[in-house]
Amino acid sequence: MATRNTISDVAKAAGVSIKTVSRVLNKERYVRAATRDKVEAAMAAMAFSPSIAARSLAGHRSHQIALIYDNHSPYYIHAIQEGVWARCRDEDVRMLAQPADVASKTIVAEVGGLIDETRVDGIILSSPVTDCAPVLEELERRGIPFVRISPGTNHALTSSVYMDDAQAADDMTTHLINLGHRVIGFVVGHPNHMASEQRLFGYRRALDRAGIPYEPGLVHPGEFDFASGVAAAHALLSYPRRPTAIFASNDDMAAGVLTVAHAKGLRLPEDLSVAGFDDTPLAQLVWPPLTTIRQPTRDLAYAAASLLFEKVDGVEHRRLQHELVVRGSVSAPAVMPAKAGIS
Amino acid sequence: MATRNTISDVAKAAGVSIKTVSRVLNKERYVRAATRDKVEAAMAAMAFSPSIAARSLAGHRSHQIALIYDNHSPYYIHAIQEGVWARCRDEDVRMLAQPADVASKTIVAEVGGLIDETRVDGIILSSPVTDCAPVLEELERRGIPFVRISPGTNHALTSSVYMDDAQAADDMTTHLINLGHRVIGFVVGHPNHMASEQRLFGYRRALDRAGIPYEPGLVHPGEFDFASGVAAAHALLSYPRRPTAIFASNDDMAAGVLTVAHAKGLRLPEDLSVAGFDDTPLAQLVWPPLTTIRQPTRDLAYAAASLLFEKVDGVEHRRLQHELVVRGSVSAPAVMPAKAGIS
DNA sequence: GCCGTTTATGACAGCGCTGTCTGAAAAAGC
DNA sequence: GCTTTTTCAGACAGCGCTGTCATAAACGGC
Repeated sequence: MATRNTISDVAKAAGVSIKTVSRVLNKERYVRAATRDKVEAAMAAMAFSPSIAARSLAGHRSHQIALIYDNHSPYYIHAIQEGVWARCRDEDVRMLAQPADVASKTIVAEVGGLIDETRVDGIILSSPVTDCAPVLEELERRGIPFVRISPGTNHALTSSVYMDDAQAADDMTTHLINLGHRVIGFVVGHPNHMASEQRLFGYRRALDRAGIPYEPGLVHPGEFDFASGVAAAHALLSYPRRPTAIFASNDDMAAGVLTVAHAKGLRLPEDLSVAGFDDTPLAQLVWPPLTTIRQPTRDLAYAAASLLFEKVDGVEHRRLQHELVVRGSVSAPAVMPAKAGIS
Repeated sequence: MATRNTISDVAKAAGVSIKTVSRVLNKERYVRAATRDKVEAAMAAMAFSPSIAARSLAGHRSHQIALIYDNHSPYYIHAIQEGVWARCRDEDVRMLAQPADVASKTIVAEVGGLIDETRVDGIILSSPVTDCAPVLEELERRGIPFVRISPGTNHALTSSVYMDDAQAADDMTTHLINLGHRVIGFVVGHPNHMASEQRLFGYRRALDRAGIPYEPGLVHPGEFDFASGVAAAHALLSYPRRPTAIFASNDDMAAGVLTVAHAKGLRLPEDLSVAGFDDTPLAQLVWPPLTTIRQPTRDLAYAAASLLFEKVDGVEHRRLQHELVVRGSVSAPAVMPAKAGIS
């Protein structure tokens, strides 16, 4: 096994000092173009990659950032990881993917340990860690830069990227109302996630505007997973005023609703329209394919990483656009209820 | 911002030399129990975490391993990450999740760069990177320990964990035959993955044993994704000898088959049985829920990490057990074809 | 042509640990 | 009791880089 190349090997090959190689590596000023070329050729010739360990030990930067998440949707995490990863790659920075458990009492210690061990230059928080107060306090106490993806609180304190969950839920609800639905069930998301509240708010706002009274019996709690979608569907479909449409706060729960509807022998979407939220790949893997809200997850993650790299100081919030995606799971109700429009 | 604690702060607090703290940190011999306790108390009191950078620069270990993957199934990657992560956590080692593209010409350079930059202690390869010859050669050339998850080739050269894909496919095919199916479609997996071949082999072996002639028209290529399942289903369902069952090499493609069947108005599973492979969460999110093969993905990943940590030297192969999971997407064919059993 | 400024390069310390070596104290052997 | 072995602890170099400082060359202005 050949011994690894170091910066001094490069320096020797290029006939310069190690400091000059270091300058080229870090794109510092004051290196003549000819010198830079020589050094770069030498580095390329020996396939040199500088040791992250040495760089972060010696300098103020570690060339690594961490992505912290606690989300049980593989699709969501995957999209987030990919977005952050793509941006890090542009920047020649490594991404440390760090699962966490917001319910755990050791989460602050774990995040602190991560920072101490790795000296990461910055951190990206994805929901619901975005709203884990102890973690936020710890990060602020340490003064480490961080950006939050789709936070629910404290918008003013730190940078974030987000979409308008309330408006998106409003859009979908309005879409259902416009098709003629008047009895619309709603499955709320996980109480940990602030987005859940926002989406419920949007649902209510749309009903209000249309003059449809809010009916608590049509709203059922959920936890963003398939099983809670199943449970909610059972409850909603046996409610006296049976809904003609059910709007679930995410696609997994919508898939649960679909399954219950199939099991009950309902025709879809004639007997029951089902709407989802997120537009994960799952939305197109179920039958009928879900009418849902496209959440630009990957782009949010990419933008979050961008904010982390670009930000010199100051706080910035970047909002990305959602989109209502019409597929087969929603249609006009088969029978327009006679009492439509009653307020 | 308080300046970070170092090993010398701990040493001062505990009244020992930094080397003794280092010994405690690395669980070396020759530290008296009383001394160890003192040091550990001091570390706990100041929430000390040693710098990975300094440790890997000074020592022979980096306390980090890398997981390299190129797999477009979020569920699979998620399970793999979780398994490796869980084992790393036990060992106090960080996991670097590293996406890669086996089709890219730069993959060797990227893997090499990763190793040079991070000095990882070992590497875990997940399919299909497990069978990317240039990467394997590079790793062997560098003499870095690595373990492969579900490799398709060279079982003898390096450690690996795997399941018996051929036997699993055989089991499922036999299950279908036992229910009375004689015309069984098969959707092959992505040609990059050696498992695809294995699964096809198992399908053929089961047919052979049952005396059912192999019919190339009943086998359709796929790429492990939903779209290719859709395409395959269209082809297979318009084949003159229309299959009463379709066995897809993974759940995503099975979901594609399901969608086509729904769209054609087929009753499921009476008119068409559909079997999947992997038992990803998706299997339970579709309708009808998929009869599939449970692949112990997370456990495979956990075992792979274990092999990496335990292995002093020598090669070990660990096989984990699959399981046929019966759900609603498979039943006996509605009408037993008259020509059943013809060979 | 002299001085001040900008540009370009190098020498060297030191980041926070681990490896090696050395020495002292405790345990064991006779 | 004294030597030999084992156990325990510290001094110190150095891992591969970056930061700081020093220095030299090139450039401009008059």
